[in-house]
Amino acid sequence: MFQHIPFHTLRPLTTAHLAQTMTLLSLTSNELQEQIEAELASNPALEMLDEIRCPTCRRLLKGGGICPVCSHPALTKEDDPIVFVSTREVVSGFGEVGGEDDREESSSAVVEDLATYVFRQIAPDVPPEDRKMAAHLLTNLDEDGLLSVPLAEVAMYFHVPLARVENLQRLMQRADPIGVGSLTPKEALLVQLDVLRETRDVPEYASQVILEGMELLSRRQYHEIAKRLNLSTDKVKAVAKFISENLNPFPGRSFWGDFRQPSAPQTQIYYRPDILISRINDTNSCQLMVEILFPIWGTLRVNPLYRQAIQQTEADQKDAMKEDLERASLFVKCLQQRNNTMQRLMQKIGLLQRNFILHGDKYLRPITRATLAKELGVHESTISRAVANKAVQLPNGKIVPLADFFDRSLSARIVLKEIITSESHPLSDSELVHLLAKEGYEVARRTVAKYRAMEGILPASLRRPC
DNA sequence: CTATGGCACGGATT
DNA sequence: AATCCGTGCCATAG
Repeated sequence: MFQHIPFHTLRPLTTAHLAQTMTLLSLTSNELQEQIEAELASNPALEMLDEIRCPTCRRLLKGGGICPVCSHPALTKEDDPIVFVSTREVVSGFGEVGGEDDREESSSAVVEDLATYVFRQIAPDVPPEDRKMAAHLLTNLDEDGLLSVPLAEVAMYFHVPLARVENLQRLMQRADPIGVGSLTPKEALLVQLDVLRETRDVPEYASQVILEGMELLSRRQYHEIAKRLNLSTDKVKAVAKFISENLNPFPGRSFWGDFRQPSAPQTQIYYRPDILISRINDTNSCQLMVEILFPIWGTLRVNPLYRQAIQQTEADQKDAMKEDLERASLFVKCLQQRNNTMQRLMQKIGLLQRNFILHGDKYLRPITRATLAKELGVHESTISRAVANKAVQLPNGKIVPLADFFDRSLSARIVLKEIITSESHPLSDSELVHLLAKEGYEVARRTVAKYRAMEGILPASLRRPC
Protein backbone atom coordinates (compact mmCIF):
# COMPACT_ATOMS: atom_id res chain seq x y z
CA MET A 1 0.00 0.00 0.00
CA PHE A 2 2.79 2.39 0.75
CA GLN A 3 5.66 0.76 -1.04
CA HIS A 4 6.23 3.66 -3.34
CA ILE A 5 7.51 5.78 -0.51
CA PRO A 6 11.27 5.56 -0.26
CA PHE A 7 12.47 4.21 2.98
CA HIS A 8 14.68 7.04 4.10
CA THR A 9 11.70 9.32 4.38
CA LEU A 10 10.21 6.95 6.87
CA ARG A 11 12.73 7.34 9.60
CA PRO A 12 11.08 8.40 12.82
CA LEU A 13 11.52 12.10 13.13
CA THR A 14 10.11 12.79 16.53
CA THR A 15 9.61 10.90 19.71
CA ALA A 16 5.89 11.02 19.12
CA HIS A 17 6.39 9.42 15.77
CA LEU A 18 8.54 6.73 17.29
CA ALA A 19 6.10 6.01 20.06
CA GLN A 20 3.12 5.71 17.81
CA THR A 21 4.96 3.56 15.33
CA MET A 22 5.86 1.22 18.12
CA THR A 23 2.29 0.98 19.24
CA LEU A 24 1.00 0.34 15.76
CA LEU A 25 3.65 -2.25 15.12
CA SER A 26 2.51 -4.38 17.97
CA LEU A 27 -1.09 -4.42 16.87
CA THR A 28 -2.63 -7.32 15.06
CA SER A 29 -4.55 -6.58 11.92
CA ASN A 30 -7.84 -6.68 13.79
CA GLU A 31 -6.68 -4.18 16.33
CA LEU A 32 -5.15 -2.07 13.64
CA GLN A 33 -8.46 -1.93 11.90
CA GLU A 34 -10.14 -0.57 15.01
CA GLN A 35 -7.36 1.92 15.46
CA ILE A 36 -7.65 3.18 11.93
CA GLU A 37 -11.39 3.45 12.08
CA ALA A 38 -11.22 5.37 15.33
CA GLU A 39 -8.65 7.77 13.93
CA LEU A 40 -10.63 8.21 10.77
CA ALA A 41 -13.76 9.03 12.72
CA SER A 42 -12.13 11.51 15.04
CA ASN A 43 -9.88 13.34 12.65
CA PRO A 44 -11.43 15.30 9.79
CA ALA A 45 -8.07 15.79 8.14
CA LEU A 46 -7.80 12.12 7.36
CA GLU A 47 -9.35 10.75 4.26
CA MET A 48 -9.97 7.34 2.88
CA LEU A 49 -9.73 6.87 -0.83
CA ASP A 50 -11.91 4.17 -2.17
CA GLU A 51 -9.26 2.72 -4.38
CA ILE A 52 -6.41 0.36 -4.20
CA ARG A 53 -3.35 0.15 -6.30
CA CYS A 54 -1.37 -2.91 -7.03
CA PRO A 55 1.69 -2.81 -4.83
CA THR A 56 3.96 -3.86 -7.66
CA CYS A 57 2.68 -2.14 -10.77
CA ARG A 58 0.71 0.69 -9.17
CA ARG A 59 -2.20 -0.13 -11.40
CA LEU A 60 -5.61 0.65 -10.04
CA LEU A 61 -7.40 -2.41 -8.77
CA LYS A 62 -11.12 -2.78 -8.98
CA GLY A 63 -12.24 -5.74 -6.99
CA GLY A 64 -9.41 -5.79 -4.53
CA GLY A 65 -7.13 -8.72 -4.17
CA ILE A 66 -4.09 -9.20 -6.26
CA CYS A 67 -3.59 -7.38 -9.47
CA PRO A 68 -4.75 -9.63 -12.28
CA VAL A 69 -2.64 -7.93 -14.88
CA CYS A 70 0.82 -7.87 -13.47
CA SER A 71 -0.34 -10.68 -11.27
CA HIS A 72 2.99 -11.95 -10.18
CA PRO A 73 5.51 -10.52 -12.56
CA ALA A 74 8.05 -10.35 -9.81
CA LEU A 75 7.59 -14.04 -9.40
CA THR A 76 7.59 -15.28 -12.92
CA LYS A 77 10.26 -13.01 -14.26
CA GLU A 78 13.13 -13.22 -11.90
CA ASP A 79 14.03 -16.37 -10.17
CA ASP A 80 16.41 -15.29 -7.50
CA PRO A 81 14.04 -13.36 -5.33
CA ILE A 82 12.85 -16.16 -3.20
CA VAL A 83 10.37 -14.06 -1.45
CA PHE A 84 7.88 -11.69 -2.79
CA VAL A 85 6.14 -9.44 -0.41
CA SER A 86 2.87 -7.83 -1.18
CA THR A 87 0.27 -6.32 1.01
CA ARG A 88 -3.31 -7.03 0.45
CA GLU A 89 -6.36 -5.69 2.10
CA VAL A 90 -8.40 -7.95 4.21
CA VAL A 91 -11.82 -8.37 2.80
CA SER A 92 -13.83 -7.37 5.77
CA GLY A 93 -17.30 -8.54 5.01
CA PHE A 94 -16.00 -9.62 1.60
CA GLY A 95 -16.46 -6.32 -0.16
CA GLU A 96 -19.72 -5.99 -1.96
CA VAL A 97 -21.57 -9.19 -2.38
CA GLY A 98 -24.31 -9.01 -4.99
CA GLY A 99 -27.29 -6.82 -4.34
CA GLU A 100 -29.97 -7.26 -1.77
CA ASP A 101 -29.63 -10.16 0.52
CA ASP A 102 -26.51 -9.30 2.42
CA ARG A 103 -27.20 -5.76 3.39
CA GLU A 104 -30.32 -6.48 5.37
CA GLU A 105 -30.25 -7.91 8.88
CA SER A 106 -26.88 -7.39 10.48
CA SER A 107 -25.90 -10.99 10.84
CA SER A 108 -24.71 -11.90 14.28
CA ALA A 109 -21.04 -11.45 15.06
CA VAL A 110 -20.47 -15.13 15.59
CA VAL A 111 -21.65 -16.12 12.16
CA GLU A 112 -19.68 -13.45 10.46
CA ASP A 113 -16.57 -14.41 12.33
CA LEU A 114 -16.87 -17.99 11.25
CA ALA A 115 -17.43 -16.93 7.68
CA THR A 116 -14.47 -14.58 7.69
CA TYR A 117 -12.33 -17.19 9.29
CA VAL A 118 -13.13 -19.76 6.64
CA PHE A 119 -12.79 -17.25 3.87
CA ARG A 120 -9.27 -16.35 4.86
CA GLN A 121 -8.25 -19.94 4.72
CA ILE A 122 -9.62 -20.70 1.32
CA ALA A 123 -9.07 -17.32 -0.31
CA PRO A 124 -5.71 -18.23 -1.87
CA ASP A 125 -7.27 -21.20 -3.62
CA VAL A 126 -10.36 -19.46 -4.87
CA PRO A 127 -10.05 -18.10 -8.39
CA PRO A 128 -10.92 -14.40 -8.40
CA GLU A 129 -13.98 -14.89 -10.55
CA ASP A 130 -15.39 -17.25 -7.95
CA ARG A 131 -14.84 -14.97 -4.99
CA LYS A 132 -18.28 -13.49 -5.00
CA MET A 133 -19.72 -16.92 -5.06
CA ALA A 134 -17.56 -17.98 -2.15
CA ALA A 135 -18.65 -14.96 -0.20
CA HIS A 136 -22.23 -15.73 -0.99
CA LEU A 137 -21.93 -19.26 0.24
CA LEU A 138 -20.21 -18.15 3.40
CA THR A 139 -22.83 -15.60 4.29
CA ASN A 140 -25.35 -18.37 4.14
CA LEU A 141 -23.74 -20.42 6.85
CA ASP A 142 -25.88 -20.88 9.92
CA GLU A 143 -24.38 -20.88 13.37
CA ASP A 144 -23.85 -24.61 13.17
CA GLY A 145 -21.57 -24.12 10.22
CA LEU A 146 -24.00 -25.71 7.81
CA LEU A 147 -25.04 -24.27 4.51
CA SER A 148 -28.62 -23.08 4.36
CA VAL A 149 -29.05 -22.79 0.61
CA PRO A 150 -29.10 -25.58 -1.94
CA LEU A 151 -26.09 -25.57 -4.23
CA ALA A 152 -28.27 -25.75 -7.30
CA GLU A 153 -29.88 -22.48 -6.32
CA VAL A 154 -26.52 -20.79 -5.98
CA ALA A 155 -25.44 -22.14 -9.33
CA MET A 156 -28.57 -20.74 -10.89
CA TYR A 157 -28.18 -17.40 -9.18
CA PHE A 158 -24.66 -16.96 -10.51
CA HIS A 159 -25.33 -18.67 -13.82
CA VAL A 160 -22.51 -21.13 -13.45
CA PRO A 161 -22.41 -24.89 -13.75
CA LEU A 162 -23.26 -26.76 -10.63
CA ALA A 163 -19.87 -28.43 -10.65
CA ARG A 164 -18.18 -25.12 -10.06
CA VAL A 165 -20.20 -24.49 -6.95
CA GLU A 166 -19.50 -27.98 -5.79
CA ASN A 167 -15.80 -27.44 -6.21
CA LEU A 168 -16.01 -24.39 -4.06
CA GLN A 169 -17.94 -26.26 -1.44
CA ARG A 170 -15.37 -29.01 -1.39
CA LEU A 171 -12.72 -26.41 -0.73
CA MET A 172 -14.70 -24.99 2.16
CA GLN A 173 -15.31 -28.33 3.71
CA ARG A 174 -11.59 -28.95 3.99
CA ALA A 175 -11.01 -25.69 5.81
CA ASP A 176 -10.60 -25.55 9.52
CA PRO A 177 -13.80 -26.36 11.17
CA ILE A 178 -13.70 -29.40 8.93
CA GLY A 179 -17.01 -30.07 7.27
CA VAL A 180 -18.05 -26.44 7.38
CA GLY A 181 -20.27 -25.60 4.45
CA SER A 182 -21.93 -28.97 4.30
CA LEU A 183 -25.64 -29.08 3.69
CA THR A 184 -26.50 -31.61 6.33
CA PRO A 185 -24.94 -33.02 9.46
CA LYS A 186 -24.57 -36.28 7.58
CA GLU A 187 -22.47 -34.68 4.89
CA ALA A 188 -20.35 -32.93 7.47
CA LEU A 189 -19.62 -36.19 9.22
CA LEU A 190 -18.60 -37.88 6.02
CA VAL A 191 -16.18 -35.12 5.14
CA GLN A 192 -14.65 -35.22 8.61
CA LEU A 193 -14.31 -38.95 8.31
CA ASP A 194 -12.51 -38.53 5.02
CA VAL A 195 -10.05 -36.07 6.41
CA LEU A 196 -9.49 -38.13 9.51
CA ARG A 197 -8.78 -41.16 7.42
CA GLU A 198 -5.71 -39.48 6.03
CA THR A 199 -3.98 -39.39 9.36
CA ARG A 200 -5.56 -42.07 11.43
CA ASP A 201 -7.31 -45.41 11.38
CA VAL A 202 -11.05 -45.20 11.35
CA PRO A 203 -13.48 -48.02 12.01
CA GLU A 204 -14.20 -50.09 8.98
CA TYR A 205 -17.86 -49.44 8.49
CA ALA A 206 -18.00 -45.90 9.76
CA SER A 207 -19.05 -44.29 6.51
CA GLN A 208 -21.71 -46.89 5.81
CA VAL A 209 -23.14 -46.45 9.26
CA ILE A 210 -23.35 -42.72 8.79
CA LEU A 211 -24.69 -43.04 5.30
CA GLU A 212 -27.37 -45.53 6.15
CA GLY A 213 -28.21 -44.97 9.73
CA MET A 214 -27.86 -41.30 10.53
CA GLU A 215 -31.33 -40.92 11.98
CA LEU A 216 -31.20 -44.21 13.78
CA LEU A 217 -27.82 -43.26 15.13
CA SER A 218 -29.11 -40.19 16.85
CA ARG A 219 -31.83 -42.30 18.43
CA ARG A 220 -29.27 -44.85 19.49
CA GLN A 221 -31.02 -47.70 17.78
CA TYR A 222 -27.83 -49.58 17.16
CA HIS A 223 -29.61 -52.86 16.79
CA GLU A 224 -31.66 -51.64 13.89
CA ILE A 225 -28.60 -50.28 12.13
CA ALA A 226 -26.81 -53.54 12.60
CA LYS A 227 -29.68 -55.40 11.05
CA ARG A 228 -29.82 -53.16 8.00
CA LEU A 229 -26.12 -53.28 7.33
CA ASN A 230 -25.75 -56.85 8.25
CA LEU A 231 -23.23 -56.17 10.98
CA SER A 232 -22.93 -57.16 14.59
CA THR A 233 -24.42 -54.77 17.11
CA ASP A 234 -21.10 -54.52 18.88
CA LYS A 235 -19.40 -53.27 15.78
CA VAL A 236 -22.04 -50.63 15.31
CA LYS A 237 -21.65 -49.57 18.90
CA ALA A 238 -17.92 -49.22 18.42
CA VAL A 239 -18.48 -47.08 15.37
CA ALA A 240 -20.99 -44.95 17.21
CA LYS A 241 -18.51 -44.40 19.99
CA PHE A 242 -15.83 -43.40 17.51
CA ILE A 243 -18.19 -40.98 15.86
CA SER A 244 -19.27 -39.28 19.02
CA GLU A 245 -15.69 -38.95 20.17
CA ASN A 246 -14.12 -37.74 16.98
CA LEU A 247 -16.68 -36.20 14.72
CA ASN A 248 -18.98 -33.26 14.98
CA PRO A 249 -22.18 -33.02 13.01
CA PHE A 250 -22.22 -29.25 13.51
CA PRO A 251 -18.82 -27.95 12.42
CA GLY A 252 -19.66 -24.40 13.46
CA ARG A 253 -19.85 -25.45 17.07
CA SER A 254 -16.33 -26.71 17.06
CA PHE A 255 -15.14 -23.34 15.99
CA TRP A 256 -13.14 -22.73 19.10
CA GLY A 257 -11.40 -26.02 19.22
CA ASP A 258 -9.48 -27.92 16.64
CA PHE A 259 -10.60 -31.47 16.86
CA ARG A 260 -8.18 -32.68 14.28
CA GLN A 261 -5.43 -33.12 16.80
CA PRO A 262 -6.98 -33.94 20.13
CA SER A 263 -3.60 -35.22 21.25
CA ALA A 264 -1.69 -32.02 20.67
CA PRO A 265 -2.16 -29.82 23.69
CA GLN A 266 -2.61 -26.50 21.97
CA THR A 267 -2.58 -23.66 24.37
CA GLN A 268 -4.28 -21.17 22.16
CA ILE A 269 -5.97 -21.36 18.84
CA TYR A 270 -5.05 -18.65 16.43
CA TYR A 271 -7.79 -18.28 13.95
CA ARG A 272 -7.09 -15.00 12.29
CA PRO A 273 -3.76 -14.77 10.60
CA ASP A 274 -2.10 -11.41 10.15
CA ILE A 275 0.17 -12.73 7.47
CA LEU A 276 -0.31 -15.27 4.74
CA ILE A 277 2.44 -17.27 3.18
CA SER A 278 1.68 -19.32 0.15
CA ARG A 279 3.43 -20.99 -2.72
CA ILE A 280 3.30 -19.39 -6.08
CA ASN A 281 1.23 -21.42 -8.52
CA ASP A 282 2.24 -24.56 -6.69
CA THR A 283 4.87 -25.17 -9.35
CA ASN A 284 8.25 -26.49 -8.41
CA SER A 285 9.61 -23.00 -8.42
CA CYS A 286 9.07 -22.98 -4.68
CA GLN A 287 8.77 -19.27 -4.62
CA LEU A 288 6.93 -17.97 -1.68
CA MET A 289 4.44 -15.22 -1.60
CA VAL A 290 4.08 -13.36 1.63
CA GLU A 291 1.04 -11.27 2.11
CA ILE A 292 0.80 -8.93 5.01
CA LEU A 293 -2.86 -8.44 5.61
CA PHE A 294 -3.91 -4.87 5.84
CA PRO A 295 -7.22 -4.46 7.52
CA ILE A 296 -8.87 -1.73 5.55
CA TRP A 297 -10.07 -1.46 2.06
CA GLY A 298 -8.82 1.65 0.43
CA THR A 299 -6.00 4.08 0.69
CA LEU A 300 -5.55 6.32 3.66
CA ARG A 301 -4.16 9.78 3.15
CA VAL A 302 -4.26 13.33 4.36
CA ASN A 303 -7.17 15.14 2.83
CA PRO A 304 -5.78 17.81 0.50
CA LEU A 305 -8.99 19.80 0.74
CA TYR A 306 -8.53 20.13 4.43
CA ARG A 307 -5.14 21.68 3.88
CA GLN A 308 -6.67 24.28 1.61
CA ALA A 309 -9.53 24.92 3.96
CA ILE A 310 -7.12 26.07 6.61
CA GLN A 311 -6.13 29.07 4.54
CA GLN A 312 -9.66 30.37 4.55
CA THR A 313 -10.32 29.98 8.22
CA GLU A 314 -10.31 32.43 11.03
CA ALA A 315 -7.11 32.61 12.99
CA ASP A 316 -8.58 31.28 16.20
CA GLN A 317 -9.60 28.01 14.58
CA LYS A 318 -6.48 27.70 12.51
CA ASP A 319 -4.45 26.26 15.30
CA ALA A 320 -6.89 23.49 16.07
CA MET A 321 -7.08 22.56 12.41
CA LYS A 322 -3.36 22.62 12.02
CA GLU A 323 -3.11 20.24 14.88
CA ASP A 324 -5.52 17.86 13.21
CA LEU A 325 -3.46 18.03 10.09
CA GLU A 326 -0.33 17.27 12.01
CA ARG A 327 -1.93 14.29 13.68
CA ALA A 328 -3.25 12.99 10.42
CA SER A 329 0.02 13.10 8.61
CA LEU A 330 1.77 11.63 11.60
CA PHE A 331 -0.68 8.79 11.64
CA VAL A 332 -0.19 8.05 7.99
CA LYS A 333 3.56 8.16 8.40
CA CYS A 334 3.39 5.76 11.27
CA LEU A 335 1.33 3.38 9.26
CA GLN A 336 3.85 3.51 6.47
CA GLN A 337 6.55 2.83 8.95
CA ARG A 338 4.70 -0.12 10.35
CA ASN A 339 4.09 -1.58 6.95
CA ASN A 340 7.63 -1.09 5.94
CA THR A 341 8.99 -2.73 9.05
CA MET A 342 6.65 -5.69 8.78
CA GLN A 343 7.58 -6.12 5.18
CA ARG A 344 11.30 -6.08 5.72
CA LEU A 345 10.87 -8.37 8.67
CA MET A 346 8.89 -10.93 6.72
CA GLN A 347 11.29 -10.63 3.82
CA LYS A 348 14.10 -11.68 6.10
CA ILE A 349 12.13 -14.37 7.85
CA GLY A 350 10.99 -15.86 4.59
CA LEU A 351 14.58 -16.05 3.46
CA LEU A 352 15.88 -17.59 6.63
CA GLN A 353 13.05 -19.96 7.36
CA ARG A 354 11.97 -21.07 3.94
CA ASN A 355 12.64 -24.67 4.73
CA PHE A 356 10.51 -24.42 7.79
CA ILE A 357 7.73 -22.83 5.81
CA LEU A 358 7.88 -25.39 3.04
CA HIS A 359 8.86 -28.57 4.82
CA GLY A 360 7.58 -28.25 8.33
CA ASP A 361 8.60 -27.92 11.92
CA LYS A 362 11.70 -30.00 11.68
CA TYR A 363 13.49 -27.44 9.58
CA LEU A 364 12.97 -24.45 11.79
CA ARG A 365 16.22 -22.62 12.22
CA PRO A 366 16.85 -21.29 15.67
CA ILE A 367 17.05 -17.58 15.16
CA THR A 368 17.08 -15.01 17.89
CA ARG A 369 15.25 -11.77 17.61
CA ALA A 370 18.42 -9.98 18.53
CA THR A 371 20.35 -11.24 15.49
CA LEU A 372 17.54 -10.40 13.18
CA ALA A 373 17.27 -6.96 14.68
CA LYS A 374 20.92 -6.36 14.00
CA GLU A 375 20.62 -7.46 10.40
CA LEU A 376 17.65 -5.25 9.83
CA GLY A 377 19.21 -2.37 11.66
CA VAL A 378 16.39 -1.85 14.09
CA HIS A 379 16.19 -2.12 17.83
CA GLU A 380 15.44 -5.58 19.07
CA SER A 381 12.41 -4.43 20.96
CA THR A 382 11.01 -3.41 17.60
CA ILE A 383 11.23 -6.99 16.45
CA SER A 384 9.69 -8.19 19.67
CA ARG A 385 6.70 -5.97 19.22
CA ALA A 386 6.29 -6.83 15.58
CA VAL A 387 6.39 -10.51 16.31
CA ALA A 388 4.20 -10.59 19.37
CA ASN A 389 0.54 -11.45 19.12
CA LYS A 390 0.52 -12.10 15.43
CA ALA A 391 -0.32 -15.21 13.50
CA VAL A 392 0.87 -16.55 10.19
CA GLN A 393 -0.88 -18.90 7.86
CA LEU A 394 1.57 -21.27 6.22
CA PRO A 395 1.22 -22.78 2.75
CA ASN A 396 -0.13 -25.97 4.26
CA GLY A 397 -2.97 -24.04 5.83
CA LYS A 398 -1.68 -24.25 9.35
CA ILE A 399 -1.96 -21.11 11.39
CA VAL A 400 0.85 -20.56 13.83
CA PRO A 401 2.00 -17.67 15.97
CA LEU A 402 4.64 -15.56 14.32
CA ALA A 403 6.73 -16.10 17.42
CA ASP A 404 7.13 -19.74 16.40
CA PHE A 405 9.65 -18.62 13.84
CA PHE A 406 11.92 -17.80 16.72
CA ASP A 407 11.41 -20.95 18.73
CA ARG A 408 14.84 -22.12 19.64
CA SER A 409 13.86 -25.63 20.56
CA LEU A 410 11.11 -26.66 18.18
CA SER A 411 13.20 -28.44 15.58
CA ALA A 412 15.31 -30.13 18.24
CA ARG A 413 12.14 -31.40 19.88
CA ILE A 414 10.85 -32.82 16.62
CA VAL A 415 14.09 -34.66 15.99
CA LEU A 416 14.03 -35.90 19.54
CA LYS A 417 10.57 -37.27 19.03
CA GLU A 418 11.66 -38.98 15.84
CA ILE A 419 14.60 -40.64 17.55
CA ILE A 420 12.48 -41.90 20.37
CA THR A 421 9.64 -43.24 18.26
CA SER A 422 12.05 -45.18 16.12
CA GLU A 423 14.21 -46.42 18.96
CA SER A 424 14.50 -50.15 19.40
CA HIS A 425 15.51 -49.92 22.99
CA PRO A 426 14.64 -47.26 25.59
CA LEU A 427 17.37 -44.67 25.38
CA SER A 428 18.49 -42.74 28.39
CA ASP A 429 18.67 -38.97 28.32
CA SER A 430 22.44 -38.90 27.99
CA GLU A 431 22.33 -41.30 25.09
CA LEU A 432 19.78 -39.03 23.49
CA VAL A 433 22.14 -36.12 23.92
CA HIS A 434 24.70 -38.02 21.91
CA LEU A 435 22.27 -38.89 19.14
CA LEU A 436 20.98 -35.35 18.94
CA ALA A 437 24.53 -34.07 18.66
CA LYS A 438 25.01 -36.31 15.62
CA GLU A 439 22.03 -34.60 14.06
CA GLY A 440 23.58 -31.27 14.76
CA TYR A 441 21.70 -30.32 17.88
CA GLU A 442 23.96 -29.41 20.75
CA VAL A 443 21.88 -29.53 23.87
CA ALA A 444 22.59 -30.38 27.47
CA ARG A 445 21.40 -33.55 29.05
CA ARG A 446 19.19 -31.62 31.38
CA THR A 447 17.55 -29.98 28.44
CA VAL A 448 16.71 -33.26 26.79
CA ALA A 449 14.79 -34.15 29.92
CA LYS A 450 12.83 -30.94 29.65
CA TYR A 451 12.02 -31.50 25.99
CA ARG A 452 10.81 -34.95 26.85
CA ALA A 453 8.54 -33.50 29.47
CA MET A 454 7.26 -30.91 27.02
CA GLU A 455 6.35 -33.59 24.54
CA GLY A 456 4.82 -35.75 27.21
CA ILE A 457 7.33 -38.57 26.76
CA LEU A 458 8.05 -40.76 29.73
CA PRO A 459 11.56 -41.41 31.06
CA ALA A 460 13.45 -44.31 29.55
CA SER A 461 12.83 -46.68 32.41
CA LEU A 462 9.08 -46.39 32.03
CA ARG A 463 8.94 -46.28 28.29
CA ARG A 464 9.18 -49.91 27.20
CA PRO A 465 6.19 -51.60 28.76
CA CYS A 466 3.43 -50.46 26.49
C1' DC B 1 26.78 -45.85 40.09
C1' DT B 2 23.33 -44.19 36.63
C1' DA B 3 19.16 -41.75 35.34
C1' DT B 4 16.06 -38.00 36.55
C1' DG B 5 13.73 -34.22 38.52
C1' DG B 6 14.25 -29.72 41.43
C1' DC B 7 16.23 -25.23 42.05
C1' DA B 8 18.76 -21.34 40.80
C1' DC B 9 21.66 -18.45 37.68
C1' DG B 10 22.42 -15.84 33.38
C1' DG B 11 21.18 -14.38 29.01
C1' DA B 12 17.31 -13.37 25.94
C1' DT B 13 12.65 -11.44 25.51
C1' DT B 14 8.91 -8.46 26.62
C1' DA C 1 12.03 -4.27 35.67
C1' DA C 2 9.74 -8.74 35.19
C1' DT C 3 9.59 -13.18 32.90
C1' DC C 4 10.94 -17.15 30.15
C1' DC C 5 14.24 -20.72 28.76
C1' DG C 6 18.52 -23.49 28.59
C1' DT C 7 21.91 -25.20 31.77
C1' DG C 8 24.77 -26.54 35.66
C1' DC C 9 24.77 -28.55 40.27
C1' DC C 10 22.85 -31.57 43.63
C1' DA C 11 19.71 -34.73 45.88
C1' DT C 12 17.01 -38.79 45.29
C1' DA C 13 15.32 -43.17 43.27
C1' DG C 14 16.57 -47.37 41.25
